[in-house]
Amino acid sequence: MRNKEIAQIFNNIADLLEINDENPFRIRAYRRGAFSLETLSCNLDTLVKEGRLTEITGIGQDLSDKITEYYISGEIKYYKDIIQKVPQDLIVMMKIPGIGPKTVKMLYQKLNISSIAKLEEMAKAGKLQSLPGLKEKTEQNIIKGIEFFKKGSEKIPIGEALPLAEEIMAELKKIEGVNNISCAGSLRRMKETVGDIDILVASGVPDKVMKAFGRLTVVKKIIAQGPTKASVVTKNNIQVDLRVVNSDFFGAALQYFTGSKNHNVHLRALSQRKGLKVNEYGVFQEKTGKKISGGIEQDVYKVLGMDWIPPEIREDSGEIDAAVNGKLPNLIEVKDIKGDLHIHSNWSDGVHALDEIIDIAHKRGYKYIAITDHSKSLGIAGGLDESKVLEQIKKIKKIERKYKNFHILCGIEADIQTDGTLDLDKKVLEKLDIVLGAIHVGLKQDKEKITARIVCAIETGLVDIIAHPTGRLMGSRSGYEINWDRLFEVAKKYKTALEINSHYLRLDLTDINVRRAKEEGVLISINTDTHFQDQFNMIKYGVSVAKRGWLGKNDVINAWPYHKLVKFLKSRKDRLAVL
DNA sequence: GCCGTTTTCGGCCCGACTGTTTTCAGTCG
Repeated sequence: MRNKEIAQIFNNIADLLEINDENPFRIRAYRRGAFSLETLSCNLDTLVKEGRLTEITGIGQDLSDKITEYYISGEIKYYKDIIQKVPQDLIVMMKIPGIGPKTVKMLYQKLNISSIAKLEEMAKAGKLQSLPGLKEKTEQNIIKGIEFFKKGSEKIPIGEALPLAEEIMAELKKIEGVNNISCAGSLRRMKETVGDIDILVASGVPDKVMKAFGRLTVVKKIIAQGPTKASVVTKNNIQVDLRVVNSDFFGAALQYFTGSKNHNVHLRALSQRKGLKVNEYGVFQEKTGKKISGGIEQDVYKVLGMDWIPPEIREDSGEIDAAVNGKLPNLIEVKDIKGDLHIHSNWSDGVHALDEIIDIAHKRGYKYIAITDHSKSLGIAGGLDESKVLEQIKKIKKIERKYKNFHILCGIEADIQTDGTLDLDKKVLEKLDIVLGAIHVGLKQDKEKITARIVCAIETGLVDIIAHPTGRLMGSRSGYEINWDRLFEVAKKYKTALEINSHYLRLDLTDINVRRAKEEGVLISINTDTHFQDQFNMIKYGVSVAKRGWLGKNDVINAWPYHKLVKFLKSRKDRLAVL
């Protein structure tokens, strides 16, 4: 977690330098460094020890020294020095929409405002208008900005944003003269949460689209509206940005608005070196101004001399180099998922009866599934004891006979108890085709205890998959901390897969840990943890996390054909017998 | 502060909208 702490400090330094009106490129260097640390896919400790920090993109000698200093002394002197000159609280003020470094500096220097509370008080008293270039309108906007900030600048989960975006796009599509439409931004990149919804439309009649957009029934308020760009807030307080462009540069605009910002900056720097200029209107030759691409996104990447990059990995974390060298991974898709290995029936806390949920899964076109109800210690969920498990196995085998070319694995989501043992008898667990291990109680144990618990469970050799490895629930609990190096090491050794739980509030593992897991040689399973039939649809969110973690279909055990999966599960058990 | 198939120095992505201006700075993405 140290890399997160240091990234935070670098970001703070960048904010403070911005307030001080320092060299913008120096500021960017700190932000780039912070970003690299946040998304680091290998162990920072090792790099520090081996003096290899400068191998990280965006970390040069200076930032490397500062990281090392933090490791040795627990602080960075340079940072300590600047926060003495500029109050750290000013950083928070910059989080208010509409307020940037210049305004913060002016507010502090002219009116000695250094907190949001003071700013609100002064704005409401109309005292900001004494400042140059600041009149009533801006003052009102600051008050609104503070309200917005207080309400929570919290991010919207992808599972709420995507359906809303799809609903809005369906409405806009009906307008005559709309030739093309797509979401963009972090939503198109399928980040686990998004700050707003970006929608891009290709049309020759932008004014018509703009008007229709403002009149949508979901719209509560229009924040800004120009001829080609508008922002609204929906009734459930989600900001939606719309941009209307001409069809002949829809591809370039889509590329541009999909981001990420860092991806675009890198892409443009690269194109500059080729004598090309990229903007949302197309790709142009620098010298002649001649347009050489723009209508189709694939072509934008092509004329820049690289493969098209899937939106999910456009984070400037190695994808541009890979695309230039033809080394992009062949990312997994929803259609590659051959079966769901985490499903509940009404034998525990699922809604549907066994035959019913099995039939629903079969109709989705899966080749196999696993029924994994809760185990006995989870009384609240009606967990199964040993005799119930044996009874369920018989029942499932009987149902399975009804199907051709469709297999049902008998499984369990066994509780990993606070001492690390599983809550069902070993002999019964061995009878099952697949065992998921999961933590549902004792979530507040410290990092070492939790890690030891999971390691202990894996070392029984009985656990095929660790379900929702960190237990987080977005918006309600952050999940327990884990020593990832240790978990990856043991998971690799015992060939235990880690789950990407596809529920949009879980998405556990996260994209960054997925990528690390792959690099450490750990297998992944993408499941929905379905308790109700609609939840099968959440598989797309889990697959998106996998894509963001650079996984291909070989990395995911439930993207394997049935015979390969069964062979794998059996080989795990055979290996156990030898151990 | 970082970085190099133009460079170890001199560059570093680019445009729309707002509010205040009367030509533009600040903010945002």
